[in-house]
Amino acid sequence: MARQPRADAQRNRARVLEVAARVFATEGLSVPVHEIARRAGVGTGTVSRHFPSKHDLFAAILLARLEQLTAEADALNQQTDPGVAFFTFFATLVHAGAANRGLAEALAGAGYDLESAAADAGYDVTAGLRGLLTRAQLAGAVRDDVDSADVKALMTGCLSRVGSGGGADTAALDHLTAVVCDGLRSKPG
Amino acid sequence: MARQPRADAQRNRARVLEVAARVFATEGLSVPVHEIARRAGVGTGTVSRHFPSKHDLFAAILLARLEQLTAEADALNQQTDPGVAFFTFFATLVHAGAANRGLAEALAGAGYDLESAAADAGYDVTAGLRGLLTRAQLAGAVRDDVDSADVKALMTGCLSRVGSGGGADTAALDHLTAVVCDGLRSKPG
Amino acid sequence: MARQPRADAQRNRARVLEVAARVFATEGLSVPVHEIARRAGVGTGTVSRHFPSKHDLFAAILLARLEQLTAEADALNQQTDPGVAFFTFFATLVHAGAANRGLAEALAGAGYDLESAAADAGYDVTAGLRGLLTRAQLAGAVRDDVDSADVKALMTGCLSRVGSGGGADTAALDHLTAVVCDGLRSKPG
Amino acid sequence: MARQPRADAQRNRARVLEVAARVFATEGLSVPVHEIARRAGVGTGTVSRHFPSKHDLFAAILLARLEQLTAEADALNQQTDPGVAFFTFFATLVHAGAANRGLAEALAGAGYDLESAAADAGYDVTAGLRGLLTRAQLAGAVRDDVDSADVKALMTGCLSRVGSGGGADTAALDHLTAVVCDGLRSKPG
DNA sequence: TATGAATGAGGGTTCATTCAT
DNA sequence: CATGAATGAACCCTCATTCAT
Repeated sequence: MARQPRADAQRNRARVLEVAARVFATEGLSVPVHEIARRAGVGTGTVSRHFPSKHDLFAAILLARLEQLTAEADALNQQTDPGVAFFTFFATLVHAGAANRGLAEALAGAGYDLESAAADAGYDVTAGLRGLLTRAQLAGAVRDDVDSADVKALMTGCLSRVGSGGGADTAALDHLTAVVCDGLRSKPG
Repeated sequence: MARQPRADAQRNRARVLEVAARVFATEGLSVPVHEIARRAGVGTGTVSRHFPSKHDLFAAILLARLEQLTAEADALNQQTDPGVAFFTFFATLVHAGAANRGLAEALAGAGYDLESAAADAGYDVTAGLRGLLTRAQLAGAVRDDVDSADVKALMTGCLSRVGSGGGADTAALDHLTAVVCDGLRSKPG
Repeated sequence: MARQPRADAQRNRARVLEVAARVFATEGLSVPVHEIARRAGVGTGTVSRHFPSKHDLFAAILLARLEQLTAEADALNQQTDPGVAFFTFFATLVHAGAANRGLAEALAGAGYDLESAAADAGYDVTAGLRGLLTRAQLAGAVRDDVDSADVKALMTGCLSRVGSGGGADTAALDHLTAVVCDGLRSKPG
Repeated sequence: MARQPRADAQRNRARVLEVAARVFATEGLSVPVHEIARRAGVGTGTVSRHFPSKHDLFAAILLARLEQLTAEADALNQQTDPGVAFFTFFATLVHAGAANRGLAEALAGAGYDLESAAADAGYDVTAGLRGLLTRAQLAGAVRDDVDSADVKALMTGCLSRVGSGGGADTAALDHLTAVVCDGLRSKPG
């Protein structure tokens, strides 16, 4: 049986992860590791123990998120209505991103390479997205002339709607998301 | 009256500005000032003299660009067809951002704060955009339920379509831009 | 009377000592304590409990070796031929050093101070060496104008002949040892 | 023409080099760069500017020394008496090493890799030593059964005679050197 | 007693900015 | 004015040691 006394360690790890996610989301990726440690109430070494490099810490945050999203994509693939599945996932992505600026930056391609890390870990959101998109297109729910890269770009656009400040303007975000989904729907002609 | 700067100084300033614009556009905002100076063939002190801080240098570059864009917005406001004017400006913004990674980052809200610098200098692209948008909406060319922030977000989304690599995939960018414009057009119902 | 340590503790201590000896011998003194613990299959705290500081661990290893060497010196002092006794011990020292990089470093004077630790523990190799040397000199088997410090220096020299790699080039080491012993032998004139 | 205002820079560079040589020689290679800077009365960045990494600083010190030694070996190769040439160079190496603990460590093979750096810079002391040795052996002044690696090992041995403290015991060093040279001389039988 | 997570000082290096030349 | 050497705070990371479990 696995040793149990990791209670503290687990809590610290979770705490660091949580603080780092919030700090990176709020203030960007350039916040020193030292500062993360300070706010989490641990020593710098503790952060390093759990996440050997800053990159690893960042990757851990994203992968945790991606794991959820991949699972969600899989679940939605079981959904009967392909259109509903796709648009639901799109909204999910937007909301996930909105809550985490670090994630958004990474998704936007700036800074760390998310895709490869995700691929390494087996969480391929892009594949999930592509699957949902294709299915929706085959069902005639989404225009045929967009690909998953387009969809990701539009998601990034929606994300950029929310400022770096607090998350109060969810309404604006949701509205823009709706507009974009509108635009993605199949055109009659 | 202000002293007329030496011809040398003028030339150096221009040269630094030009090199920095290219470098920031190509490689992002994290390039050391030292490197800018080196490529411009001047000392680091010369850069600092003209632009006391890195932020100032960056602001100067963007302001030059924003000045152009503001002027273009003004010119398009004279255009007879409000819809054409708006969509033309939208495409212009996208292309400008695509050609300049630093500008894109700034427009996306990452890194330095563009808006305030622009406001300080009197070049308010957002105002120009808002004007064109309103006119297009009044003319029934653009959906009523979007505002300038939405449009900027969509522009950012389009920009994120081009990777950090070379600008070879203009086709994909243009296509996505077209799709987005499509979505912005007034809906019948 | 001192408490009899637990059997567990004894075994762990021995195991750490053994692993550390091998690791220090193979890879030098800069190997992290953490690594010693890992290879010994114990926690870092266990190492620290038995050897409060890294220095103490190192001293303990060397003292074990020095105890052997001191005993050997004593044994050789009973030997009838003083010259044979001395040269045998010299070769023994060289081989001991060659087999143990940490010991070699310590004998060479780099890193931790071996002598004082040895003196504290009552194992004085230098004294043993000095005794053998003096006896050999009185018997006319070794030049009169060298002292034990010279002999130790020559030993260090021999040791430096073997590279940091594997111990395959024993031949070269033995040859150099022979040459040095040759030089130490009494001169006719 | 080359710019001249390097007066300060040159002085600082020389000063850092000099201080570093002394400090490394006195206290070994583990002294922090920060400490070198402090003692030289400059900022840490100044050291880094002149010597991008600690290794580079160290190499610069040694190379300066090796350049001298290589030149000396070349000069001695012109000397008529091969035996005198060889033994003179041997003594020179010993004295150079004795005056510089860092050099000694490097010559002994510990720490940074001197040989390759020297080879890169074209200062191959080992080659010089080998040349002098071979010539002396052909002339019958040195035993045939030693090679340059043996000689270097013996040199290291002599060096280890001087403790890490002050250099007052030159007499002992010189004496040991003489003894070693004695042993290297050709044997009649 | 054993564990290994936590600590935090200290390492080398980078770089925006200042200032003597 | 131009220069680029100097500055030193800040960064990320390592590791000997301590201490709660």
